[in-house]
Amino acid sequence: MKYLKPWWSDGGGLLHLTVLLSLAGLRLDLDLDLYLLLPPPTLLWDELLLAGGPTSSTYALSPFAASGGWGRADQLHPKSREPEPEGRLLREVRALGVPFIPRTRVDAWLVHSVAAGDADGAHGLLGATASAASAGGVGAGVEDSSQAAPGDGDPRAAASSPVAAGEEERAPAGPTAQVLDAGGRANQGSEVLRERHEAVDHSSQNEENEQRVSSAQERSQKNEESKIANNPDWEAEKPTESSNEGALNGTDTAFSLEDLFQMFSSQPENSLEGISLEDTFPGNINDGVNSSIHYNVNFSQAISQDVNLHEAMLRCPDNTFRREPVARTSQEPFLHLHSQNTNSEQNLPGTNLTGFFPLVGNQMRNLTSQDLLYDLDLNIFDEINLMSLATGFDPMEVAQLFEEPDSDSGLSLNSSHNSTSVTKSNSSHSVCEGATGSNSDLESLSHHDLEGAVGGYYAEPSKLCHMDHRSNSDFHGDLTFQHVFHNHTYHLQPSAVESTSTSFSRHGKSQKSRRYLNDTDRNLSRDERRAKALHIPFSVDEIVRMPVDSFNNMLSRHYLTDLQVSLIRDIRRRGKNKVAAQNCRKRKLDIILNLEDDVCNLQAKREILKRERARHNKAINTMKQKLHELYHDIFSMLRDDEGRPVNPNQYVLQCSQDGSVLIVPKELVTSGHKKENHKGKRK
DNA sequence: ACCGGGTGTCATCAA
DNA sequence: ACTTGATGACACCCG
Repeated sequence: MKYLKPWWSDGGGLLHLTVLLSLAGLRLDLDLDLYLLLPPPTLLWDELLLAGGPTSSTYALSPFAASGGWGRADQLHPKSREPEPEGRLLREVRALGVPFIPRTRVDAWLVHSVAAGDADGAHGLLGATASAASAGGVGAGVEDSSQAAPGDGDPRAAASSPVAAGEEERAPAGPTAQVLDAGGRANQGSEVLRERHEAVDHSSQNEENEQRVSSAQERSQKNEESKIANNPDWEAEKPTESSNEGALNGTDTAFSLEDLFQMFSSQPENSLEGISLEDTFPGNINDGVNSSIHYNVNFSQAISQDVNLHEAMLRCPDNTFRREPVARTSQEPFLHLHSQNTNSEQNLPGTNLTGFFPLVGNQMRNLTSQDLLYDLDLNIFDEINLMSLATGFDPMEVAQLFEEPDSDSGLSLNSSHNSTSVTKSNSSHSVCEGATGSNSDLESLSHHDLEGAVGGYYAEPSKLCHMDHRSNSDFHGDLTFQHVFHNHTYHLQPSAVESTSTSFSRHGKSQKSRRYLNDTDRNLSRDERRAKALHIPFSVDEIVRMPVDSFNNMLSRHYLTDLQVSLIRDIRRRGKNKVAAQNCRKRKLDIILNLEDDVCNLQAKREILKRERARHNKAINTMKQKLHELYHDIFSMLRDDEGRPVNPNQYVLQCSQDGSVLIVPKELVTSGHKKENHKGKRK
């Protein structure tokens, strides 16, 4: 077993840098990368994973510390570390042709340390390592999380939010479990490592990426069949994915660590803050983006990975966020990161630096977890974490987006539950956006920062869409994919925008929050912004309109966190319900209108009938009058046997069935009527 | 400040 | 058992 020895022991330069970062919070992105200026690391960081990992209930690195290697930061002392021969890492990396492995993990540790504000670097590194494995998208180590006991004295345990409180016990165990998982996989032998290296050796053998990745995926998948959801179409689609990723992560984005060392070695350590992108990378970075030279990875990639890992390790293995109070209160580095990213974009017009974030992520994960051998797609975790850190947005803040009480899934804006959490978050965000006092502001913060810090990150959604949309052939057949390349701005179709975003903007609460949103986010609905915050690679419109088969297929086909799946389902449910409500109201309105029309029609008909009845009554009265006159005329002409006129008051005219007319005394008629009525009653 | 309409959302039920 | 649609109820916002 090789013991991981802290690289900061080699002069303590990075430790110093860490302190600087934590105190000043300056230039997080650049500084983090500049650790490479320091003497080279002493151990390939993959060995941490391959070494088997810790098994004790304490933090995973404790066994290492007991063995004289790694330990918790409070157990470490630079003087106790023997410096490794310089260049060992360099040689190993060169031999393996692996870019970025140590870098990302060190960055992750560093970011975490800075963000957490504590000296517990061991946590950070472990978290980063675990996150790297977790970020691989497999999350196979999650099931082991319960076996790892929570760390002792973890300041992050003092979570304030309900979610964090609920997860705080598992939070420290998550990274440990991940490391254990990664270490356990290392038992499968050096082939795994070789596969990993092969799978990510984009820099020298880009043309073989697809085949290697596919083969590695197949081999690894055989080993992980029990852990990985085996999609029948997965392997068949992988080559396509790999091909796609190859375009992203291929030679263009790879550069050797040695090159970086050489680059940074020319920079004095005391001028770290003065290093600019232009200073760091010779030549035009813009050109480097599209070139195949080794220096074509810009700093934003590194930034993204720092962000990525930092956020990734803040996640519990069960894909829930845990709160890291210290991190929440020490986010200035993130703000600087934010500003620097923005500056980077400003300095490099036309170059979407953030658009390349995933590239390094792929490389890193490929090296840090064999799970990634068959998941070269950037994992959504990374995007979430990237967004969170890059924006100075704590994952808990992201989680708080999903704690809004006016949503069944906690996804709503509610200004009532934010008094404490927002205050904490405002400590950093207020710098950028001024004081914010509501949770809705928090949401706006996230998106504002997201837009500001991540900036162009969403401007090139295709680079961020690591999910295999093309594999979702079912949905392709069902829908016209206007957002097939995952426009993370989630602009709905004009009709949809009109029905959702516009209507949503009516809500003043969202209006308040939208005060802090830029033009892009201002037009997004709440679910759209949530989806954006969680980097869900589907538009809300897609999620809602997607047929159920395609929808389920999508969920099973992609590695999505529980949070993402929950959000996607909520979005789908809310979206459908919204449409249903609109239809219902329209239907109700139509019914009301129809009823009003019916009322009008019936009223008109009633008037007609009234007039007709009046006319008929008038005719009846006329007939009665005429009959009465006729009656008296007839009686006036009638005479009895004695020639006297017949009294009409004593006699009546009665028509028999044969047509003859009889003069009948009224007494007989009345008595006959009484008898008939009597018989009728008897019956 | 109040009111009515519009909208989103949730809970619930039924198909 | 799950999905979906329908709908009442509620909250919120806007004019």
